[in-house]
Amino acid sequence: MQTNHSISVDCVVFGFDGRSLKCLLIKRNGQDLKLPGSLISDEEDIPSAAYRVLEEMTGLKDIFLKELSVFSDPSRVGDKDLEWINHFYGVHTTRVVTVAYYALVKLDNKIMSHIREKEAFWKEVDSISALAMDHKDILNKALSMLSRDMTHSPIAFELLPRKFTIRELADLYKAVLGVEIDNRNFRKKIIGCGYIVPTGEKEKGVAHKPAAYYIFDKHRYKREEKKIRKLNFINWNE
Amino acid sequence: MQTNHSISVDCVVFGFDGRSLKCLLIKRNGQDLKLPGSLISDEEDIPSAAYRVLEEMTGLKDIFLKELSVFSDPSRVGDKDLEWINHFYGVHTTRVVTVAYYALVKLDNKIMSHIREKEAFWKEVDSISALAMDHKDILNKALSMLSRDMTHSPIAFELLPRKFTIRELADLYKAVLGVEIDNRNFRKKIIGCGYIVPTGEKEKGVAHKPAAYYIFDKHRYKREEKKIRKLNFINWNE
DNA sequence: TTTCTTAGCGTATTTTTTACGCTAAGTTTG
DNA sequence: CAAACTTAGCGTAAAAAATACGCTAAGAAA
Repeated sequence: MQTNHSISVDCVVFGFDGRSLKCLLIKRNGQDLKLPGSLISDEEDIPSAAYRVLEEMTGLKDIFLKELSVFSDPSRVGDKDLEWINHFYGVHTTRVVTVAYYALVKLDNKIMSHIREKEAFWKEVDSISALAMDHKDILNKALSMLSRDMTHSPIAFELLPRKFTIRELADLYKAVLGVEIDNRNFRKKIIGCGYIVPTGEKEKGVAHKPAAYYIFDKHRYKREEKKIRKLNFINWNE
Repeated sequence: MQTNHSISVDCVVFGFDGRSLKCLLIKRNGQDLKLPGSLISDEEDIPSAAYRVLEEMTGLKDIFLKELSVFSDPSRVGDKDLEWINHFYGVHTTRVVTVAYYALVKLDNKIMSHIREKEAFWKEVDSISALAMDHKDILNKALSMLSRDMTHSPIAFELLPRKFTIRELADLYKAVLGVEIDNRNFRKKIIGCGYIVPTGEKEKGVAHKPAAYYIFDKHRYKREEKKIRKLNFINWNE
């Protein structure tokens, strides 16, 4: 029953630069691309291991993190990768089961410079063709889960700066979901929800009418959430 | 880094008897109540282990199964439980990380008699107060995930007989989501969706006007699903 | 000064949801 | 055997939400 196996975490870290969705990758041995991850250690639960990896990579502690699923195909880690893991961590493992997470971060200067110090970099999601082990599968699953979650809960704001314009929000949805958005109706929906509030500030130095900055008011959202008990609750096409 | 740990699966198996939501439990040592589960074995991936447990418990191979999440608190299994596990499986584990799943089954005669042969039984979900280890947490998470999933995808039919009445479907939603349902509007919604089709048969021996039986047409659902690309895609209150 | 781009308001139409009246078809009760 | 009771199932009107799209405004660039 008992194998000489290990448990690891792998994190799909998403970022948005205003144009396209990015994913944080690591170059191992200056060659293979992989997701940031780590074996878990004794006395550490798995979410903690994921936060540890994220803090190491980004310098940030307070990051949106959600479990994707477990990847456990006995052959998911090939002999070569296994060798690397055993060498790198100083273990004697024959099988690694990984718990995959996805994380959302705001691409500010702090994180950009922190990442440069690691062997990590941002890569446009659409341009990622192959990754080590089953990390491409993990990325794909993360992408579909992100799309789903962004339509059902207000997590888009985890990818945007604290102050954002409605256009930036729409661009994010267009990039992630690949949908067309009518500027005017989208605006109505956003303003109407009651918890995305204007800061009073405006864009500067743009080659068009400057847009107003908004922030997502978490507390108001919680309040609204409680109020709304949608009766027409069933929607099987989402 | 490397612990003498094991990986297990635990399954929250839900059933619906027309009145309330039930969960399959096992009496261990004729005392403690726990969820059905097992350590995973070599060469077995984790979903396969879950299906193995389910087949053993229910005799069924084709069961709706979905991963919930991983439970990995280093102290989630107490000393006594650990002792039991080591004895039962003949291992020497110091830590068990479990991958939890929830499963949906139709409560027909076949499954009812199969379960009687095991040390298992159905218990009304609302009446379950305490379970071994962190199994109550797992059950709670399964319940909230079930509610979520039942509103977003047509999985209710996994809990109902192949032929069901619209009232039975509504009763299931009332039991799981705890909502009030207007019979007439619910009916309109169900009929209108296009993939819940009447069989032509009717209820017999009920003390009121007999209702028509319907079946869920999976193929039509898939077709509809493709057609519908909801533009008003954002709904953060679900 | 004209052109270009996006911001942002408004309005009319269509679709969806909700509320609720009413008849139908059976069983149970007196 | 009729009256009472229960759920089935159709319909209609009002309210709310989503959609389509016209139009002006504010700035930079040409």
